[in-house]
Amino acid sequence: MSTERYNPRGVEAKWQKTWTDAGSFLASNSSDKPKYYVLEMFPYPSGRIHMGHVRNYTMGDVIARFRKACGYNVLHPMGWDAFGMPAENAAIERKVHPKSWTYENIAAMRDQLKSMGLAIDWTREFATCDPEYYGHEQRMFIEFHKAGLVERKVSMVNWDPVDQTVLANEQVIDGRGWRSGAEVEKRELAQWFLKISDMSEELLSALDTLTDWPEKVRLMQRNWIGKSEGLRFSFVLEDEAGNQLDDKLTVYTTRHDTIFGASFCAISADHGLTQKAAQSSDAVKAFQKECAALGTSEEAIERAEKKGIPLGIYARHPFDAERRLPVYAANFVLIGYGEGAVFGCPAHDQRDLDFARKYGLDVIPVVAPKDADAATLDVGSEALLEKDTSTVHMVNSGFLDGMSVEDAKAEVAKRMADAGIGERKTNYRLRDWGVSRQRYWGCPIPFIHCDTCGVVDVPVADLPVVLPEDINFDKPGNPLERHDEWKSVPCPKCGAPAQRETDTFDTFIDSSWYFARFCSPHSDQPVDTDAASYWMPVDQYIGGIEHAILHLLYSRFFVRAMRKCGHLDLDEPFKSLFTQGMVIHETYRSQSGDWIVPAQIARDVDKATDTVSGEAVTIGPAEKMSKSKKNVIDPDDIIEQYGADTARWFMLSDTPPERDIEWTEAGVVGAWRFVQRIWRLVGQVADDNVSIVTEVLHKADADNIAELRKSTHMAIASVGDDITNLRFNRAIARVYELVNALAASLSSDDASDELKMAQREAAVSLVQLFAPMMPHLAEECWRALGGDGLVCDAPWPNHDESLLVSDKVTFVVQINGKKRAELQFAKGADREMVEDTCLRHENVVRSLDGLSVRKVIVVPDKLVNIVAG
RNA sequence: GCGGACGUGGCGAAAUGGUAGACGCAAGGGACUUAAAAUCCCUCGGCCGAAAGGCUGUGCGGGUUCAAGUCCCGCCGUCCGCACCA
Repeated sequence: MSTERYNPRGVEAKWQKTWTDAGSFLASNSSDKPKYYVLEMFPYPSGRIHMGHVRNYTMGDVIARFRKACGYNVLHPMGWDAFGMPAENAAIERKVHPKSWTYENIAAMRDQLKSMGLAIDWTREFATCDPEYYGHEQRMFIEFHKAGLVERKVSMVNWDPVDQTVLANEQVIDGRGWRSGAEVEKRELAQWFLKISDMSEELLSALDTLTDWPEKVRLMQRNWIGKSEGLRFSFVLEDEAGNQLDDKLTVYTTRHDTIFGASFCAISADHGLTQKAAQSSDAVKAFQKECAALGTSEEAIERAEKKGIPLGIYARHPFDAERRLPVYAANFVLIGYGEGAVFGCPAHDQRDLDFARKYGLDVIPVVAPKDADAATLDVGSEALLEKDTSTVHMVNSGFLDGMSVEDAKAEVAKRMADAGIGERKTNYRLRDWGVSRQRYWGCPIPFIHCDTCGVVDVPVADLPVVLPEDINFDKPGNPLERHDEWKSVPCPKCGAPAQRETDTFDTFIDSSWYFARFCSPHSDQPVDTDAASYWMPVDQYIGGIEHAILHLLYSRFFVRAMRKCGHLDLDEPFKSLFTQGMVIHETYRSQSGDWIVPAQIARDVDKATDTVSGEAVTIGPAEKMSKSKKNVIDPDDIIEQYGADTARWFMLSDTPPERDIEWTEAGVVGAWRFVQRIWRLVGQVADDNVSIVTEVLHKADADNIAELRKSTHMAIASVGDDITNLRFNRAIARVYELVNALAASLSSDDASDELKMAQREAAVSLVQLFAPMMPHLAEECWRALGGDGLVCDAPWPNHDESLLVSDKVTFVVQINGKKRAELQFAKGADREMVEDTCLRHENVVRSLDGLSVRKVIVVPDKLVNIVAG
């Protein structure tokens, strides 16, 4: 074997082909081995992979290769989240068809991913825009509809009048469309909804079973579902003159204990009673308009002043005939939550207090510290919010006086229930999932609108409803709506001329079940139930935190819906979830303030220069790689220059996987040097021919061998453990240690054959340990060392526990907790002897001068602490 | 405002309550070389000391413990999520 530098070019492609030809990573749907399903969130085919992909897929790949070595039947698939707006934008801007744009991007990105050397079963690949895939999606949606999980209802949407489309809330910036800049209108549209809110409780409570998810993500989902337990009750209304009205006002509250502190009622500007009042009041009408303008804007405006307008009606206090509460339409009451109406208790709610101060309404404290005098309580500009309810009780509250908050709630709930005006009610913030999009590049919603039969689902035999390809984007809006030939179909029920639904699905639907499809990607059913019950759930799911709520929640809902329709027998899709950090990079700006790409920068220790202009540039902090700041490194360039192994190694080194990793040139070069170092060491070992003759070992060799074996087996023990727990940075540190140990061992001259054998064993283990991270280099080394077959097929090495323990242990000797000496003893040494020896150690004697020993703590085989004073 | 996470050398970071800084990067010194690259060796939290060794040190202030980066209480700071949810 030559001692040339390792050149990944050619070598990496060679091994990739070898793996493909050997079918090394094909997953079998039946096996005696235990199964392991590792999945990284599949990419959107934007055209090129970015460093975030490299990090994500490297992590998954390490797990896949490691689990395979550990004897698992591993499923590690790849696909494409291929529907979505960018394809349409490309069509509009560059006159390319969304379909060809998407599939060309997929082809390019597939090549890029393959150049990373990923252990993926490519035979399972699919794109969500494949009619075969989305046809199953259509079929399931029809089934969901029949199972009562789907609803068509009219709802308010953000409508962009220029682009002729619905916008998500995130796409509305300061009341304007993010793309067109046009003022967004509120519009009522009939849309399809998945009734995810029906599953609020289950989706919430099952979070407790997801113990292998980050607590942060579970918390975010909990907050998103937003359970609150309270009371819903109705007020009797009257007019100015005290005449009882027909209407009642129903409100929702979690603080019914404070009912005696109520001084007004506030209802949403969109509430039915506001609408009614608006019919006879221009002022109310104007107020409604004002609120509508605020509705979609930024948080700054949303935090605007509390405002309201009296409606001239009054709510009778349920427990005090003497009191009536003025009813206001108010800008801070949401129509979409609870009843869209509340009673205001200014003393104990900051919003209500702001409102009351503005309009001169009563502020009545009703919850007070037990030792306070109720008569002298005064509320300033801050509402009283007691966190510790054990120190307070009810005051100014009639029959509730003196009760605890909890007892008061119970009493109020009971009295209201008895009076038939209220009941306990649990509310959730989680809304139903609106899935209609007025878009072309998405899965057509499989329904037909017939004038006589209404909404009719497309017969299963006619699925998939395939997107027509002869469309154009000359005009704004959804091209499907203008495609009369495609739109016009006979009604499946009555045969009369009818129209297809032209909306397509939210792309979050596509990604809500792809993981199940991977189990049987060619099945004529959405999923093959046997295959799915074999592989699911995903054992390890890896992706960005940005999907903590929507994608993961929708997927959790979807598997439940699929279970209801008999496709899956599964509670949760993802057993263990890992959210990886971002890849960040410094930013560079020229003197004139323009962003400059890193490729164009010469970086010194403390300064950076633009290699094109020769100017010094300003170095900005490391931020997420983004096109706008141009701080992007192209994975292709890195792989071309250093090879995939170097890029992979860098991605895993140093920084824990959940944190943001800073990409630096120095770091990549360091990884590159390490690749070369391994290659040199392995070359050295491979070149050392071991003769058959056995020599007598000299002492130095014996120690060397013992040291090396210990290092090897310690590395084997910890690397596997670290990878299992996704502590890649620690696994890598352990590999470094082993390399250092091997290098130290190789530096001795005239090694005996035994030593050479030990070095060879160490090198072989080393190669196996880093093989999941740097698979190409590992194969090349494996072959150089004469290993059997492919290292990717080799079983993970076992460590020999007996080599890890030595018969001597080093004790730390402390005096009052401060280290004073180190002493070696035989393992399991007698306590008294240890204590005695320590007390006679010269450092200890010196430090104890003038002190008397009070106590000696001995931690066996570890530490002695002498307490003296 | 509510909720959560985090705070350790010049930097990325390690550390089942038991030797703080493993491992890597950067830096400095040296060897090899005509030279450079590559490689190898040494130093590397701060202060004192020739050394042995000592003092000090994990955001700040307290506490528990024989022993605290780690556990508890209170601050300060940074980051993230939600944000009029009644």
